[in-house]
Amino acid sequence: MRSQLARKPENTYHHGDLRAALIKAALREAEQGGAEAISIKALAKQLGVSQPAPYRHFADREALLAAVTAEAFRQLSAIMREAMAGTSKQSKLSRLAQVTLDFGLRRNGIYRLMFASRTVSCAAKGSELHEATRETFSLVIEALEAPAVGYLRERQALKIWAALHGVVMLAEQGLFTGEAAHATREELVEDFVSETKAALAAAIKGARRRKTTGP
Amino acid sequence: MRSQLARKPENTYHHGDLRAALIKAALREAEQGGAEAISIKALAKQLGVSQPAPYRHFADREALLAAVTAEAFRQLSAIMREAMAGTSKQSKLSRLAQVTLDFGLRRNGIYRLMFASRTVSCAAKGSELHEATRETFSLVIEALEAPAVGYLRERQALKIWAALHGVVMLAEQGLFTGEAAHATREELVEDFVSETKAALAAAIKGARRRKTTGP
DNA sequence: TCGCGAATGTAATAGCATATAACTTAGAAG
DNA sequence: CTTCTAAGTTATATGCTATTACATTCGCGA
Repeated sequence: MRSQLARKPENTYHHGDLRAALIKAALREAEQGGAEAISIKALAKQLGVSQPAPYRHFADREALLAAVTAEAFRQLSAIMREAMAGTSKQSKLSRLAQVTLDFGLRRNGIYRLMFASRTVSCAAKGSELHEATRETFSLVIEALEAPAVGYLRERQALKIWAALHGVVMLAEQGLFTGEAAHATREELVEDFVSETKAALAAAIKGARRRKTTGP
Repeated sequence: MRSQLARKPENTYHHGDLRAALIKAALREAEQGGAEAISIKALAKQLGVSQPAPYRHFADREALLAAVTAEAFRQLSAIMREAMAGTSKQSKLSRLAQVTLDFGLRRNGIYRLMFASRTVSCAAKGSELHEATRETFSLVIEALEAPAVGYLRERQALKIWAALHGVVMLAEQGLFTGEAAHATREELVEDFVSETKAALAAAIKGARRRKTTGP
């Protein structure tokens, strides 16, 4: 099978890999305008196929959005993994946080697609999208570089994950341009990172003490 | 002018207050399905007017969404104000945070409308929507119950505001039902509230010291 | 290698939503 | 009472989703 990701060559009947091409093109469209910018009809035209062709690969628009969102999560995961693998003075968590912020701001529309829609929350357990989001979250846990002590790790991961979301969303909404412009997005993220580390250290120490001295 | 917020009475030509009725009805639609659930045509039908009638009051769909979003922010502001006015053992900030979380979860679709779309970030300075969002944010600052020392207050307000967003969004996406279910949304919010208070107290103390002893 | 079934693409079409244009009604202001 | 204007109506153009029925190609087994 020819791995053709651009337009269908003229004078051919089959595209080659329309499914992948649709996801790629949709991702590019969403880059600017978010989910609303994704139009089945427009994508088909871009790729040189008829309007109904995409429906051979996706049941409906929602299904396409789910696939695109899953791909976006995988890309974010890849970026996180790369950031954590690199060597720098900063901690893994700090690097993960900063690249996430960067992703959320640079790839604005994609980020909104990932979190703003209801697509994610409707993803069935075991679905491609569900797995992709779990993978991303597990990287956050990994970035904490903390031992598994009860659910302390997961709790702190949730907190930093939530905080990151919030900073990205506020930044996108221009809330950093008003009276609060003196705090940069990066500073806020570093604040959250520091607080997370402190809370994690304290919680683990507390848990160890309880374990050794009894409840 | 008759303040008529429901259907247009039959055998009349004018509705009475179609603009307000549209916003109210749109808000109700968005309650479940978010912005996508708002259809000009459907609203017109509900209110007993012709499809193009709404365009006398809103230039296009985006304009209606902006007005609806502004109204939603005003409602959130009202709820926050009420929560802060009440008397309870908890701090103002804690109460504000909890009602915000509650609003975000109970009025799911509205919340997504408020933050997930690009409507807010595109709001011109001075517009109804812009003013409504600034008002809400100023209540967050007020809830800190801290003196204005440089931009410390604004910075902490941004942080707790961002964190709240994050918790609501993750909760909506069902990220609290997996391995992290042992941390409730409310607990996480209280964590953030505590950390905010601590950071604020420390920062203000630090700023005072610098002021009295010189730089 | 032939042929057949499954996968993939096309043409035609139904249905719904946004938005505009041209016309009508009623309320208010002089 | 007339006239101007805000508000509503009918008709229509355009664009998107989605389905149905039909056409083409790929690949696999005989």
